[in-house]
Amino acid sequence: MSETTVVADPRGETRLRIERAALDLFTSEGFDEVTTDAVADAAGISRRTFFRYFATKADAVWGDFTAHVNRLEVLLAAAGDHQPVLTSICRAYVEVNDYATDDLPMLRQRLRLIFTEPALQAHSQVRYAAVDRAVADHVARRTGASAGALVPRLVATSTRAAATTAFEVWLADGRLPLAWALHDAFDELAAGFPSLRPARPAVR
Amino acid sequence: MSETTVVADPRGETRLRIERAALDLFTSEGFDEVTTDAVADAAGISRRTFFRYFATKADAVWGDFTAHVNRLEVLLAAAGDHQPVLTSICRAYVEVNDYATDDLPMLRQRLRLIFTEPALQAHSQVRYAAVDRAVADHVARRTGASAGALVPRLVATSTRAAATTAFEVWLADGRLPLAWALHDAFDELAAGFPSLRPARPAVR
DNA sequence: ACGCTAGTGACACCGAGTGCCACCGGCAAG
DNA sequence: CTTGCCGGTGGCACTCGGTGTCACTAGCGT
Repeated sequence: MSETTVVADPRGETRLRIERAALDLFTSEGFDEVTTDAVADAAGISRRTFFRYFATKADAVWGDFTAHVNRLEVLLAAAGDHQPVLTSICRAYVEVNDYATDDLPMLRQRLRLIFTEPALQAHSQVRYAAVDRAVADHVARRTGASAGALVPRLVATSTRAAATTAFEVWLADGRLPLAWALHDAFDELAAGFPSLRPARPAVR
Repeated sequence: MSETTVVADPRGETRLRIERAALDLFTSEGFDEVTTDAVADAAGISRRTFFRYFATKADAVWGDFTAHVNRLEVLLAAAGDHQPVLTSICRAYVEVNDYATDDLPMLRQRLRLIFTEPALQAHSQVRYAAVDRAVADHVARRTGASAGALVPRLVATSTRAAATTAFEVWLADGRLPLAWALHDAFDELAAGFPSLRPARPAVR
């Protein structure tokens, strides 16, 4: 958050070292089996210092997520009003998750942990809440409704559900690009799940 | 879960006593400010015994949630194939949450805590995952797809998003019945969010 | 040489959760 | 009545995540 981006960036460097150590240890041993002492040792720092970089053991898995949310907010705010709301959200999601191919392995590692380990899965809800708030604000701005009303909230949570589901499928499959998975999920959602009615004209 | 419903039910009785003590203390003092020692004291038991009834401090807030999920599964399995998939899910959600008016205050208390306290919010994701699995299985059964495919997962997570959003709105408002809020959310979701396009024919 | 500051490590502390053992109640068999 | 079993319980010690405090060091300007 501070302007600590001078030259050698000694702070960001050790932060990254901790992150990698944590990711590797959690992946090989399991999140619960690794103590913060072990992570600190592997990163060459003390346990106390670990908690100066990450407020929580779980936080080491979620790189700089607040920056992620901030970028999403900027993208949503910059989206023009000429496109449908859902489209603007989808595009923002796609763009904010447009990683360089070199970063994909680490992203996979993060997501695999988050989706697999119950403790991290639990932690994720708090992170998602920040995303939902951003999207709900965007929808409220576009529709004139209150951000606490049903539709903005619902759009926020269900688009986020679409995004995380796309991530899961992308992670499990490994073939299709992430952007495609996101578009598939959003298309399905925006059209009211057309693949649920194969040839049934909804009797009643 | 067990058949512990004999006559006096001494076990279920103390369990309920713990639950009430926890709910009241958490509501008045805040979840993080109340120690398990305090809850145990208020319930007239020892800390060790508290953890024999609830695996986690947070679990005391979620009554018997596995029974809730089981009922949902039964309702989904019993739903006929004549109605659209989303309708069957909506009806199951409405029916499984059809509480007696006497139970509503306690339900509100639970939900307010769950939605408000970050620690409980985090815990909720693990509970929701069980619900999602049940719904995804139902969708997979109805559509013939794999339960791990995109559409069943997406339907599960977004319908659950609709349900929780409905709960939040119901909790905040207090006027409209829970069933109405659920129907509103599901209608919006099933129709692809019609209230997002007031008079705009989606230019491209 | 002086002080200031940022980053760090050591230590003590709290609270959630767990394993272990000892205790006490009832209850059936002898 | 005594013996032994058994489910529920309490006490205790321990691990581990997380926090507050303090002392130490390295750099850096004066």
